Amino acid sequence: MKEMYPKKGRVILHVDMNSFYASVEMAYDQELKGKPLAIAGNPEERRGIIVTCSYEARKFGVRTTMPLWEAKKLCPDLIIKKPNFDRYRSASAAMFDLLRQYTELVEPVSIDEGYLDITDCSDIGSPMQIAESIQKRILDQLDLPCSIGVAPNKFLAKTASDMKKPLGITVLRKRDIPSVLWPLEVGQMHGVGSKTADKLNSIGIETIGELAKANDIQLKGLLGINGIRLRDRANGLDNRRVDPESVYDFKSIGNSTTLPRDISNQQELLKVLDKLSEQVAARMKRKEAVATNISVTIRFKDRKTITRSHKLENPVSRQDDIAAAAKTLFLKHWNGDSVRLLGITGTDLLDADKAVKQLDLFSYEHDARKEPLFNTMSLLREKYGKNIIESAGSQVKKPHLNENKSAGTSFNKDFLQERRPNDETDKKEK
DNA sequence: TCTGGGGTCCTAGGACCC
DNA sequence: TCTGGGGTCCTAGGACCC
Repeated sequence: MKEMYPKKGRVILHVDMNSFYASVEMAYDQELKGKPLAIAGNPEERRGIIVTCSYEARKFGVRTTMPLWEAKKLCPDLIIKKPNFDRYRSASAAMFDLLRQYTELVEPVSIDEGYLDITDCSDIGSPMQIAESIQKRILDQLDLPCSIGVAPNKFLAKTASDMKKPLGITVLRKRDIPSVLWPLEVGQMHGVGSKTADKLNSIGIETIGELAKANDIQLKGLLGINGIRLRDRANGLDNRRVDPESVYDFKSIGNSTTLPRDISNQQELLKVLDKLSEQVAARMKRKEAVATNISVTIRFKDRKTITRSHKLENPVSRQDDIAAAAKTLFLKHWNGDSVRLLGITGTDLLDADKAVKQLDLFSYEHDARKEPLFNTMSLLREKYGKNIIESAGSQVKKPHLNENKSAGTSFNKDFLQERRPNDETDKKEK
């Protein structure tokens, strides 16, 4: 039966941290504030690309993924910091804890951004007041800047948060779509990368407005069902809900590494696979997951990349099992050419307790943190000599820091991807 | 001196089954 | 002188995002 009344409009916020890693480093070290700062890996190990940079660095043209030497050429005074992922993860956890003081309907989408559904939060204040409060408290309590989009759905909220940086708040209503969204180039749209933009341009679609009015059949022929979805989004249609649980539905766990130099020696490469399987095994253990599919990624000297996967009869999670599967795959498909990067990923994940065949009393790993968390209270006491949290907080829940303990140095969702307690459902069935 | 590492989702072909 | 029409599983690869 059709609903007789239109569904109540939703109010969705998208909170997007501004140059997150660089901002966290600045929160730790005030000396860095106002200076061109970049987070980058080690060029000696061929990991020397810009991961994030401060707005001061951007003024010089420094951009994410730019090789370090190029960034230095543009900005000779650029300050370089190695990434400190533990630090970013705990800052992230503190940030999401703060968001959850407004509503439980918080969906993290990556380490530095998330959605909130504040439709039923009118008792707290207007959407704009809530956005302002969030932005101010993240700045005051964590010393981190963010931009916020306010809109009736995820797509528009995401688009809006992108419009004013840093420290912007942008409202994007349905009625603003023709004047604000449609004049933008299609390539600007979330979900449209360079390939898709080229394809759309090839049929004369240059702006989001043109995409919004494009022909169904033509779009489907060009882009498949994604074409239809993009056209809907261009019209401001998006009914994906804010799902706080989605963070637990991880589908793969993988680690990869660019080798310090190209390697063609088999023994050396197998050693790398040992190391990678150790990392994957450790993360699978923490997340209490097992994999029934193992895949290996090989990037050759010329950057040509292949992935080869194998479905397993029995799920694996131990290092030696993962390594064995990975090595078999590798040896079967490697043509002997020089290798630039190797990766191992476990997919088709199951809950460990569902898959386990025998009780392993020693499987629980207690992994203590190696360095202090991004602790808002101690940080601010240090800085201001007073307790900002208590003075600012009238909310029930105190920000509590995630107990996440990964010592890994990966950019991923580990900061929240703990296994959901009491989860009865098999991930595969979800 | 080019181009990291973590992911998700989608497509497409072949095998296999009913 | 004949080969339909689903469906699922597996594998490989592409596009995109942060």
